[in-house]
Amino acid sequence: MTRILVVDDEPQILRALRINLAARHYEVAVAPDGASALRAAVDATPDLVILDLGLPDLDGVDVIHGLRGWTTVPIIVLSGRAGNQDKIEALDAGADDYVTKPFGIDELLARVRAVTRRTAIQEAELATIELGDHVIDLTSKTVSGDVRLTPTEWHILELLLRNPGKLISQRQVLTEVWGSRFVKETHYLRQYMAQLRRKLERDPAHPEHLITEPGMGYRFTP
Amino acid sequence: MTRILVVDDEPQILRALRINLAARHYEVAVAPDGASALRAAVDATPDLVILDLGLPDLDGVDVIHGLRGWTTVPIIVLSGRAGNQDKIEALDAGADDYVTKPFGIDELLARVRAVTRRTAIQEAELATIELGDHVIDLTSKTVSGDVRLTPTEWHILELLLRNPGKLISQRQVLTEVWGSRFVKETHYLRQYMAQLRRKLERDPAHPEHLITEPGMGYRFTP
DNA sequence: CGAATCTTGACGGGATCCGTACACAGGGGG
DNA sequence: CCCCCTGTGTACGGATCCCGTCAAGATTCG
Repeated sequence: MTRILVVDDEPQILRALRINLAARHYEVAVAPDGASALRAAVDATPDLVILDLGLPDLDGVDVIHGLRGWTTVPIIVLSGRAGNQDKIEALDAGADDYVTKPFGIDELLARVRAVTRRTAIQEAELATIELGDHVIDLTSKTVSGDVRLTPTEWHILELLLRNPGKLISQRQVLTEVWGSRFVKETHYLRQYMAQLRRKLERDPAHPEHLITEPGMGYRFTP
Repeated sequence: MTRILVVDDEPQILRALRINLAARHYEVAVAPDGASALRAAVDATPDLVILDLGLPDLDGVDVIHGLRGWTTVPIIVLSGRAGNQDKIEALDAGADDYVTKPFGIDELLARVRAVTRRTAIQEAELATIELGDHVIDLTSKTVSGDVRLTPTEWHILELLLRNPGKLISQRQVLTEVWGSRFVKETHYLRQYMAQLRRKLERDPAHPEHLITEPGMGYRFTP
Protein backbone atom coordinates (compact mmCIF):
# COMPACT_ATOMS: atom_id res chain seq x y z
CA MET A 1 0.00 0.00 0.00
CA THR A 2 1.42 3.34 -1.06
CA ARG A 3 1.42 6.04 1.61
CA ILE A 4 1.24 9.68 0.50
CA LEU A 5 1.87 12.71 2.70
CA VAL A 6 0.04 15.83 1.50
CA VAL A 7 1.31 19.19 2.78
CA ASP A 8 -0.86 22.25 2.12
CA ASP A 9 -2.27 25.08 4.20
CA GLU A 10 -5.51 25.48 2.25
CA PRO A 11 -8.18 23.23 3.76
CA GLN A 12 -10.11 22.85 0.51
CA ILE A 13 -7.16 21.56 -1.44
CA LEU A 14 -6.17 19.29 1.42
CA ARG A 15 -9.67 17.85 1.49
CA ALA A 16 -9.94 17.47 -2.27
CA LEU A 17 -6.64 15.64 -2.50
CA ARG A 18 -7.38 13.37 0.43
CA ILE A 19 -10.68 12.29 -1.07
CA ASN A 20 -9.32 11.80 -4.57
CA LEU A 21 -6.22 9.92 -3.48
CA ALA A 22 -8.11 7.73 -1.03
CA ALA A 23 -10.53 6.85 -3.83
CA ARG A 24 -7.50 5.52 -5.76
CA HIS A 25 -6.61 3.37 -2.76
CA TYR A 26 -3.67 5.41 -1.60
CA GLU A 27 -3.14 5.77 2.14
CA VAL A 28 -3.16 9.49 2.88
CA ALA A 29 -1.59 11.53 5.69
CA VAL A 30 -1.94 15.32 5.81
CA ALA A 31 -0.02 18.24 7.30
CA PRO A 32 -0.99 21.95 7.22
CA ASP A 33 2.49 23.49 7.58
CA GLY A 34 6.18 22.85 7.19
CA ALA A 35 7.05 21.98 10.77
CA SER A 36 4.34 19.37 11.11
CA ALA A 37 5.22 18.08 7.65
CA LEU A 38 8.77 17.27 8.75
CA ARG A 39 7.40 15.52 11.86
CA ALA A 40 4.81 13.62 9.85
CA ALA A 41 7.45 12.45 7.39
CA VAL A 42 9.33 10.80 10.25
CA ASP A 43 6.27 9.23 11.83
CA ALA A 44 4.39 8.09 8.76
CA THR A 45 7.42 7.25 6.54
CA PRO A 46 5.46 8.08 3.38
CA ASP A 47 6.33 6.64 -0.04
CA LEU A 48 5.59 10.00 -1.66
CA VAL A 49 5.26 13.63 -0.52
CA ILE A 50 3.06 16.20 -2.24
CA LEU A 51 4.27 19.59 -1.04
CA ASP A 52 2.76 23.04 -1.51
CA LEU A 53 5.49 25.67 -1.69
CA GLY A 54 3.36 28.47 -0.20
CA LEU A 55 3.34 27.45 3.45
CA PRO A 56 2.73 29.85 6.36
CA ASP A 57 5.74 28.94 8.49
CA LEU A 58 8.65 27.68 6.39
CA ASP A 59 9.89 28.27 2.87
CA GLY A 60 9.05 25.30 0.71
CA VAL A 61 12.64 24.91 -0.41
CA ASP A 62 13.72 24.61 3.21
CA VAL A 63 11.21 21.81 3.72
CA ILE A 64 12.70 19.99 0.75
CA HIS A 65 16.18 20.38 2.21
CA GLY A 66 14.92 19.18 5.57
CA LEU A 67 13.58 16.03 3.99
CA ARG A 68 16.56 15.46 1.71
CA GLY A 69 18.85 15.49 4.70
CA TRP A 70 17.86 11.96 5.55
CA THR A 71 15.52 10.48 2.96
CA THR A 72 15.16 10.09 -0.78
CA VAL A 73 11.37 9.93 -0.67
CA PRO A 74 9.98 11.32 -3.94
CA ILE A 75 8.60 14.87 -3.68
CA ILE A 76 6.04 16.44 -6.01
CA VAL A 77 5.84 20.18 -5.56
CA LEU A 78 2.72 22.34 -5.95
CA SER A 79 2.95 26.08 -6.49
CA GLY A 80 0.53 28.92 -7.09
CA ARG A 81 3.12 31.06 -8.80
CA ALA A 82 3.90 30.15 -12.37
CA GLY A 83 7.36 31.70 -12.20
CA ASN A 84 10.15 29.52 -13.42
CA GLN A 85 12.59 30.56 -10.74
CA ASP A 86 10.62 28.83 -8.00
CA LYS A 87 10.37 25.66 -9.98
CA ILE A 88 14.07 25.52 -10.69
CA GLU A 89 15.01 26.19 -7.08
CA ALA A 90 12.70 23.43 -5.94
CA LEU A 91 14.10 20.99 -8.47
CA ASP A 92 17.68 21.86 -7.61
CA ALA A 93 16.84 21.34 -3.94
CA GLY A 94 15.83 17.79 -4.81
CA ALA A 95 12.17 17.82 -5.79
CA ASP A 96 11.17 15.15 -8.28
CA ASP A 97 8.40 16.89 -10.19
CA TYR A 98 6.42 20.07 -10.32
CA VAL A 99 2.74 20.99 -10.83
CA THR A 100 1.44 24.55 -11.18
CA LYS A 101 -1.84 25.62 -9.62
CA PRO A 102 -4.52 25.52 -10.72
CA PHE A 103 -4.11 21.92 -11.76
CA GLY A 104 -6.43 19.18 -12.86
CA ILE A 105 -6.62 16.28 -10.48
CA ASP A 106 -5.92 13.93 -13.38
CA GLU A 107 -2.66 15.68 -14.12
CA LEU A 108 -1.56 15.28 -10.54
CA LEU A 109 -2.58 11.64 -10.44
CA ALA A 110 -0.58 11.00 -13.59
CA ARG A 111 2.51 12.50 -11.94
CA VAL A 112 1.89 10.42 -8.84
CA ARG A 113 1.79 7.27 -10.92
CA ALA A 114 4.90 8.29 -12.83
CA VAL A 115 6.90 8.94 -9.69
CA THR A 116 5.81 5.81 -7.85
CA ARG A 117 6.59 3.76 -10.94
CA ARG A 118 10.05 5.24 -11.16
CA THR A 119 11.00 4.29 -7.63
CA ALA A 120 9.60 0.81 -8.16
CA ILE A 121 11.86 0.39 -11.18
CA GLN A 122 14.85 1.68 -9.30
CA GLU A 123 14.34 -0.80 -6.51
CA ALA A 124 13.81 -3.70 -8.83
CA GLU A 125 16.83 -3.35 -11.05
CA LEU A 126 19.37 -0.75 -11.89
CA ALA A 127 21.87 -2.94 -13.65
CA THR A 128 20.46 -2.44 -17.13
CA ILE A 129 17.96 0.08 -18.43
CA GLU A 130 15.93 -0.15 -21.60
CA LEU A 131 15.61 2.91 -23.78
CA GLY A 132 13.74 2.42 -27.00
CA ASP A 133 15.42 -0.34 -28.96
CA HIS A 134 18.57 -0.23 -26.84
CA VAL A 135 19.70 -1.74 -23.57
CA ILE A 136 22.04 0.40 -21.52
CA ASP A 137 24.35 -0.90 -18.81
CA LEU A 138 25.62 1.92 -16.63
CA THR A 139 28.17 -0.09 -14.66
CA SER A 140 29.99 -1.52 -17.65
CA LYS A 141 29.29 1.56 -19.78
CA THR A 142 27.86 -0.35 -22.72
CA VAL A 143 24.94 0.15 -25.11
CA SER A 144 23.46 -2.66 -27.15
CA GLY A 145 23.70 -2.58 -30.92
CA ASP A 146 27.12 -1.14 -31.58
CA VAL A 147 26.34 2.31 -30.21
CA ARG A 148 29.30 4.17 -28.75
CA LEU A 149 29.01 7.18 -26.48
CA THR A 150 31.62 9.81 -25.64
CA PRO A 151 32.54 10.61 -22.01
CA THR A 152 30.38 13.72 -21.93
CA GLU A 153 27.44 11.86 -23.41
CA TRP A 154 27.78 9.16 -20.76
CA HIS A 155 27.92 11.74 -18.00
CA ILE A 156 24.66 13.39 -19.05
CA LEU A 157 22.88 10.14 -19.81
CA GLU A 158 23.87 8.65 -16.48
CA LEU A 159 22.47 11.61 -14.57
CA LEU A 160 19.12 11.26 -16.32
CA LEU A 161 18.94 7.48 -16.18
CA ARG A 162 19.75 7.31 -12.49
CA ASN A 163 16.65 9.44 -11.90
CA PRO A 164 14.04 7.86 -14.15
CA GLY A 165 10.86 9.89 -14.44
CA LYS A 166 12.38 12.74 -12.46
CA LEU A 167 12.56 16.23 -13.90
CA ILE A 168 16.20 17.39 -13.98
CA SER A 169 16.82 21.13 -14.42
CA GLN A 170 19.29 22.32 -17.01
CA ARG A 171 21.18 24.02 -14.21
CA GLN A 172 21.58 20.66 -12.51
CA VAL A 173 23.05 19.01 -15.59
CA LEU A 174 25.38 21.90 -16.36
CA THR A 175 26.82 22.07 -12.84
CA GLU A 176 27.19 18.30 -12.67
CA VAL A 177 28.90 17.87 -16.03
CA TRP A 178 30.67 21.15 -16.78
CA GLY A 179 30.83 22.81 -13.35
CA SER A 180 28.91 25.67 -11.78
CA ARG A 181 30.65 28.31 -13.89
CA PHE A 182 28.84 27.01 -16.97
CA VAL A 183 25.21 27.30 -15.86
CA LYS A 184 24.62 29.90 -18.59
CA GLU A 185 25.94 27.76 -21.43
CA THR A 186 22.71 25.95 -22.14
CA HIS A 187 23.67 25.46 -25.77
CA TYR A 188 26.27 22.89 -24.72
CA LEU A 189 23.44 20.89 -23.29
CA ARG A 190 21.18 21.25 -26.31
CA GLN A 191 24.05 20.05 -28.46
CA TYR A 192 24.52 16.88 -26.46
CA MET A 193 20.85 16.12 -25.95
CA ALA A 194 20.45 16.16 -29.73
CA GLN A 195 23.46 13.86 -30.03
CA LEU A 196 22.06 11.42 -27.48
CA ARG A 197 18.70 11.37 -29.22
CA ARG A 198 20.33 10.71 -32.57
CA LYS A 199 22.16 7.75 -31.10
CA LEU A 200 19.44 6.30 -28.90
CA GLU A 201 15.93 7.39 -29.89
CA ARG A 202 13.94 5.61 -32.56
CA ASP A 203 12.81 8.92 -34.06
CA PRO A 204 15.17 11.66 -32.86
CA ALA A 205 12.78 14.40 -33.99
CA HIS A 206 10.04 13.00 -31.74
CA PRO A 207 11.80 11.56 -28.71
CA GLU A 208 9.93 9.08 -26.56
CA HIS A 209 12.33 8.76 -23.64
CA LEU A 210 14.64 11.77 -23.48
CA ILE A 211 11.96 14.39 -23.02
CA THR A 212 12.27 18.18 -22.96
CA GLU A 213 10.25 20.14 -20.43
CA PRO A 214 10.32 23.64 -21.90
CA GLY A 215 11.68 26.25 -19.55
CA MET A 216 12.60 23.64 -16.98
CA GLY A 217 14.85 20.83 -18.00
CA TYR A 218 14.88 17.26 -19.19
CA ARG A 219 13.34 14.01 -18.09
CA PHE A 220 14.06 10.36 -18.83
CA THR A 221 10.81 8.47 -19.26
CA PRO A 222 11.28 4.69 -19.17
CA MET B 1 25.82 -17.78 2.77
CA THR B 2 27.07 -14.37 1.72
CA ARG B 3 29.11 -12.48 4.30
CA ILE B 4 29.04 -8.68 4.20
CA LEU B 5 31.36 -6.35 6.10
CA VAL B 6 29.80 -2.95 6.78
CA VAL B 7 32.20 -0.10 7.60
CA ASP B 8 30.65 3.15 8.86
CA ASP B 9 31.23 5.43 11.82
CA GLU B 10 27.62 6.51 12.22
CA PRO B 11 25.87 4.13 14.63
CA GLN B 12 22.41 4.69 13.13
CA ILE B 13 23.49 3.74 9.64
CA LEU B 14 25.45 0.80 10.95
CA ARG B 15 22.39 -0.40 12.80
CA ALA B 16 19.99 0.19 9.92
CA LEU B 17 22.19 -1.73 7.51
CA ARG B 18 22.80 -4.61 9.89
CA ILE B 19 19.10 -5.09 10.50
CA ASN B 20 18.11 -4.78 6.87
CA LEU B 21 20.85 -7.04 5.58
CA ALA B 22 20.28 -9.66 8.25
CA ALA B 23 16.61 -9.66 7.32
CA ARG B 24 17.68 -10.62 3.78
CA HIS B 25 19.69 -13.52 5.21
CA TYR B 26 23.09 -11.99 4.73
CA GLU B 27 25.69 -12.63 7.41
CA VAL B 28 26.82 -9.23 8.65
CA ALA B 29 30.04 -8.05 10.28
CA VAL B 30 30.53 -4.40 11.22
CA ALA B 31 33.47 -2.07 11.77
CA PRO B 32 33.34 1.58 12.94
CA ASP B 33 36.64 2.80 11.46
CA GLY B 34 39.27 2.07 8.86
CA ALA B 35 41.79 0.27 11.03
CA SER B 36 39.30 -2.20 12.44
CA ALA B 37 37.84 -2.61 8.97
CA LEU B 38 41.16 -3.86 7.63
CA ARG B 39 41.47 -6.27 10.56
CA ALA B 40 37.88 -7.44 10.18
CA ALA B 41 38.43 -8.08 6.48
CA VAL B 42 41.20 -10.52 7.41
CA ASP B 43 39.25 -12.25 10.16
CA ALA B 44 35.84 -12.46 8.55
CA THR B 45 36.91 -12.90 4.89
CA PRO B 46 33.73 -11.19 3.68
CA ASP B 47 32.25 -11.74 0.24
CA LEU B 48 31.37 -8.05 -0.02
CA VAL B 49 32.42 -4.84 1.71
CA ILE B 50 30.17 -1.79 2.12
CA LEU B 51 32.47 1.11 2.93
CA ASP B 52 31.67 4.65 4.04
CA LEU B 53 34.27 7.10 2.74
CA GLY B 54 33.96 9.51 5.68
CA LEU B 55 35.77 7.57 8.36
CA PRO B 56 37.35 9.17 11.45
CA ASP B 57 40.80 7.59 11.21
CA LEU B 58 41.73 6.78 7.62
CA ASP B 59 40.85 8.19 4.24
CA GLY B 60 38.37 5.91 2.54
CA VAL B 61 40.55 5.63 -0.56
CA ASP B 62 43.41 4.35 1.59
CA VAL B 63 41.14 1.66 2.99
CA ILE B 64 40.30 0.58 -0.54
CA HIS B 65 43.98 0.40 -1.39
CA GLY B 66 44.66 -1.55 1.78
CA LEU B 67 42.07 -4.12 0.79
CA ARG B 68 43.04 -4.23 -2.86
CA GLY B 69 46.59 -5.04 -1.85
CA TRP B 70 45.65 -8.62 -1.14
CA THR B 71 42.02 -9.27 -2.09
CA THR B 72 39.61 -8.67 -4.94
CA VAL B 73 36.57 -8.67 -2.66
CA PRO B 74 33.84 -6.45 -4.19
CA ILE B 75 33.55 -3.01 -2.54
CA ILE B 76 30.49 -0.77 -2.58
CA VAL B 77 31.33 2.75 -1.47
CA LEU B 78 29.01 5.08 0.43
CA SER B 79 29.62 8.81 0.44
CA GLY B 80 27.92 11.84 1.85
CA ARG B 81 29.48 14.11 -0.70
CA ALA B 82 28.03 13.97 -4.18
CA GLY B 83 31.21 15.44 -5.65
CA ASN B 84 32.60 13.80 -8.70
CA GLN B 85 36.21 13.82 -7.61
CA ASP B 86 35.57 11.47 -4.70
CA LYS B 87 33.64 9.17 -6.95
CA ILE B 88 36.38 9.00 -9.55
CA GLU B 89 39.09 8.43 -6.95
CA ALA B 90 37.14 5.67 -5.27
CA LEU B 91 36.34 3.86 -8.50
CA ASP B 92 39.92 4.21 -9.70
CA ALA B 93 41.20 2.84 -6.43
CA GLY B 94 39.19 -0.29 -7.18
CA ALA B 95 35.69 0.18 -5.79
CA ASP B 96 32.99 -1.69 -7.67
CA ASP B 97 30.04 0.62 -7.17
CA TYR B 98 29.17 3.95 -5.61
CA VAL B 99 26.12 5.11 -3.66
CA THR B 100 25.51 8.69 -2.54
CA LYS B 101 23.92 9.49 0.80
CA PRO B 102 21.13 9.82 1.50
CA PHE B 103 20.18 6.56 -0.14
CA GLY B 104 17.16 4.31 -0.06
CA ILE B 105 17.84 0.97 1.55
CA ASP B 106 16.25 -0.72 -1.44
CA GLU B 107 18.66 0.98 -3.79
CA LEU B 108 21.59 -0.32 -1.79
CA LEU B 109 20.14 -3.82 -1.68
CA ALA B 110 19.74 -3.76 -5.45
CA ARG B 111 23.41 -2.86 -5.81
CA VAL B 112 24.38 -5.60 -3.40
CA ARG B 113 22.49 -8.13 -5.49
CA ALA B 114 24.00 -6.76 -8.70
CA VAL B 115 27.56 -6.95 -7.38
CA THR B 116 27.26 -10.42 -5.89
CA ARG B 117 25.68 -11.69 -9.07
CA ARG B 118 28.44 -10.19 -11.21
CA THR B 119 31.27 -11.63 -9.17
CA ALA B 120 29.63 -15.04 -8.94
CA ILE B 121 29.54 -15.22 -12.71
CA GLN B 122 33.05 -13.92 -12.94
CA GLU B 123 34.58 -16.51 -10.64
CA ALA B 124 32.87 -19.39 -12.37
CA GLU B 125 34.27 -18.44 -15.76
CA LEU B 126 37.73 -17.48 -14.67
CA ALA B 127 39.59 -20.74 -15.40
CA THR B 128 40.69 -20.13 -18.98
CA ILE B 129 39.76 -17.29 -21.27
CA GLU B 130 39.75 -17.24 -25.04
CA LEU B 131 41.07 -14.17 -26.79
CA GLY B 132 41.17 -14.37 -30.54
CA ASP B 133 43.22 -17.39 -31.55
CA HIS B 134 44.75 -17.78 -28.10
CA VAL B 135 43.73 -19.44 -24.86
CA ILE B 136 44.87 -17.68 -21.71
CA ASP B 137 45.21 -19.31 -18.31
CA LEU B 138 45.50 -16.71 -15.59
CA THR B 139 46.38 -19.07 -12.76
CA SER B 140 49.32 -20.70 -14.49
CA LYS B 141 50.15 -17.52 -16.41
CA THR B 142 50.34 -19.26 -19.76
CA VAL B 143 49.19 -18.41 -23.25
CA SER B 144 48.67 -20.99 -25.98
CA GLY B 145 50.87 -20.93 -29.08
CA ASP B 146 54.30 -19.96 -27.84
CA VAL B 147 53.40 -16.45 -26.72
CA ARG B 148 55.35 -15.07 -23.79
CA LEU B 149 54.28 -12.06 -21.77
CA THR B 150 56.36 -9.87 -19.48
CA PRO B 151 55.30 -9.27 -15.84
CA THR B 152 53.90 -5.84 -16.58
CA GLU B 153 51.96 -7.18 -19.54
CA TRP B 154 50.46 -9.89 -17.33
CA HIS B 155 49.48 -7.37 -14.71
CA ILE B 156 47.57 -5.23 -17.19
CA LEU B 157 46.02 -8.15 -19.03
CA GLU B 158 44.86 -9.76 -15.82
CA LEU B 159 43.12 -6.58 -14.68
CA LEU B 160 41.22 -6.39 -17.95
CA LEU B 161 40.39 -10.08 -18.18
CA ARG B 162 39.07 -10.26 -14.63
CA ASN B 163 36.47 -7.65 -15.59
CA PRO B 164 35.13 -8.93 -18.90
CA GLY B 165 33.00 -6.40 -20.74
CA LYS B 166 33.54 -3.80 -18.04
CA LEU B 167 35.16 -0.47 -18.75
CA ILE B 168 38.46 0.01 -16.93
CA SER B 169 39.66 3.61 -16.72
CA GLN B 170 43.23 4.49 -17.54
CA ARG B 171 43.63 5.85 -14.01
CA GLN B 172 42.56 2.50 -12.66
CA VAL B 173 45.20 0.60 -14.63
CA LEU B 174 47.93 3.09 -13.83
CA THR B 175 47.26 3.07 -10.09
CA GLU B 176 46.94 -0.70 -10.05
CA VAL B 177 50.11 -1.42 -12.02
CA TRP B 178 52.43 1.54 -11.42
CA GLY B 179 50.94 3.21 -8.34
CA SER B 180 48.85 6.31 -7.85
CA ARG B 181 51.76 8.70 -8.51
CA PHE B 182 51.74 7.66 -12.16
CA VAL B 183 48.16 8.51 -13.11
CA LYS B 184 49.43 11.15 -15.53
CA GLU B 185 51.79 8.84 -17.42
CA THR B 186 49.27 7.56 -19.89
CA HIS B 187 51.94 6.89 -22.48
CA TYR B 188 53.21 3.95 -20.41
CA LEU B 189 49.84 2.41 -20.88
CA ARG B 190 49.63 3.12 -24.59
CA GLN B 191 52.95 1.42 -25.03
CA TYR B 192 51.85 -1.77 -23.30
CA MET B 193 48.41 -1.93 -24.84
CA ALA B 194 50.09 -1.86 -28.26
CA GLN B 195 52.44 -4.60 -27.10
CA LEU B 196 49.59 -6.79 -25.87
CA ARG B 197 47.71 -6.32 -29.11
CA ARG B 198 50.75 -7.24 -31.17
CA LYS B 199 51.10 -10.46 -29.21
CA LEU B 200 47.45 -11.44 -28.87
CA GLU B 201 45.19 -9.83 -31.45
CA ARG B 202 44.68 -11.28 -34.91
CA ASP B 203 44.97 -7.84 -36.48
CA PRO B 204 46.69 -5.49 -34.03
CA ALA B 205 45.65 -2.43 -36.04
CA HIS B 206 41.96 -3.36 -35.64
CA PRO B 207 41.66 -5.05 -32.24
CA GLU B 208 38.60 -7.17 -31.57
CA HIS B 209 39.04 -7.88 -27.87
CA LEU B 210 41.29 -5.28 -26.30
CA ILE B 211 39.17 -2.27 -27.10
CA THR B 212 39.90 1.42 -26.58
CA GLU B 213 37.10 3.64 -25.35
CA PRO B 214 38.39 7.12 -26.22
CA GLY B 215 38.53 9.45 -23.29
CA MET B 216 37.54 6.77 -20.81
CA GLY B 217 39.72 3.68 -20.79
CA TYR B 218 39.99 0.13 -22.07
CA ARG B 219 37.72 -2.85 -22.16
CA PHE B 220 38.20 -6.59 -22.71
CA THR B 221 35.44 -7.90 -24.97
CA PRO B 222 35.22 -11.71 -24.93
C1' DC C 1 78.56 -8.61 -21.32
C1' DG C 2 74.27 -9.04 -23.72
C1' DA C 3 69.47 -9.50 -24.12
C1' DA C 4 65.16 -8.61 -22.48
C1' DT C 5 62.37 -5.31 -20.30
C1' DC C 6 61.07 -0.93 -18.82
C1' DT C 7 61.05 4.16 -19.29
C1' DT C 8 61.01 8.33 -22.06
C1' DG C 9 60.34 11.49 -25.98
C1' DA C 10 58.30 12.97 -30.28
C1' DC C 11 54.94 13.01 -33.98
C1' DG C 12 50.77 12.39 -36.99
C1' DG C 13 45.96 11.21 -37.63
C1' DG C 14 41.49 11.25 -35.92
C1' DA C 15 37.84 11.90 -32.72
C1' DT C 16 35.81 15.03 -29.47
C1' DC C 17 34.71 19.31 -27.78
C1' DC C 18 33.71 24.11 -28.12
C1' DG C 19 31.87 28.28 -30.11
C1' DT C 20 29.14 30.57 -33.54
C1' DA C 21 25.36 30.82 -36.37
C1' DC C 22 20.77 30.05 -37.96
C1' DA C 23 15.88 27.90 -38.34
C1' DC C 24 11.74 27.00 -35.94
C1' DA C 25 7.86 26.96 -32.53
C1' DG C 26 5.02 29.19 -29.00
C1' DG C 27 3.43 33.10 -26.26
C1' DG C 28 2.65 37.91 -25.12
C1' DG C 29 2.11 42.52 -26.31
C1' DG C 30 1.64 46.26 -29.47
C1' DC D 1 -3.15 40.37 -36.78
C1' DC D 2 1.69 40.80 -36.85
C1' DC D 3 5.99 41.26 -34.57
C1' DC D 4 9.23 40.41 -31.11
C1' DC D 5 11.20 37.55 -27.71
C1' DT D 6 12.36 33.45 -25.41
C1' DG D 7 13.55 28.80 -25.53
C1' DT D 8 14.83 24.97 -28.29
C1' DG D 9 16.82 22.02 -32.08
C1' DT D 10 20.37 21.66 -35.69
C1' DA D 11 24.47 22.41 -38.64
C1' DC D 12 29.34 23.32 -39.29
C1' DG D 13 34.31 24.42 -38.74
C1' DG D 14 38.38 25.23 -36.01
C1' DA D 15 40.94 24.19 -31.70
C1' DT D 16 42.12 20.85 -28.74
C1' DC D 17 42.78 16.52 -26.76
C1' DC D 18 43.53 11.62 -27.17
C1' DC D 19 45.55 7.62 -28.99
C1' DG D 20 48.68 4.62 -31.70
C1' DT D 21 53.26 4.26 -33.35
C1' DC D 22 58.20 4.60 -33.98
C1' DA D 23 62.54 5.28 -31.98
C1' DA D 24 65.97 5.32 -28.53
C1' DG D 25 68.04 5.60 -23.91
C1' DA D 26 68.08 3.38 -19.22
C1' DT D 27 67.74 -0.49 -16.25
C1' DT D 28 67.55 -5.12 -14.77
C1' DC D 29 69.01 -9.79 -14.79
C1' DG D 30 70.99 -14.00 -16.45
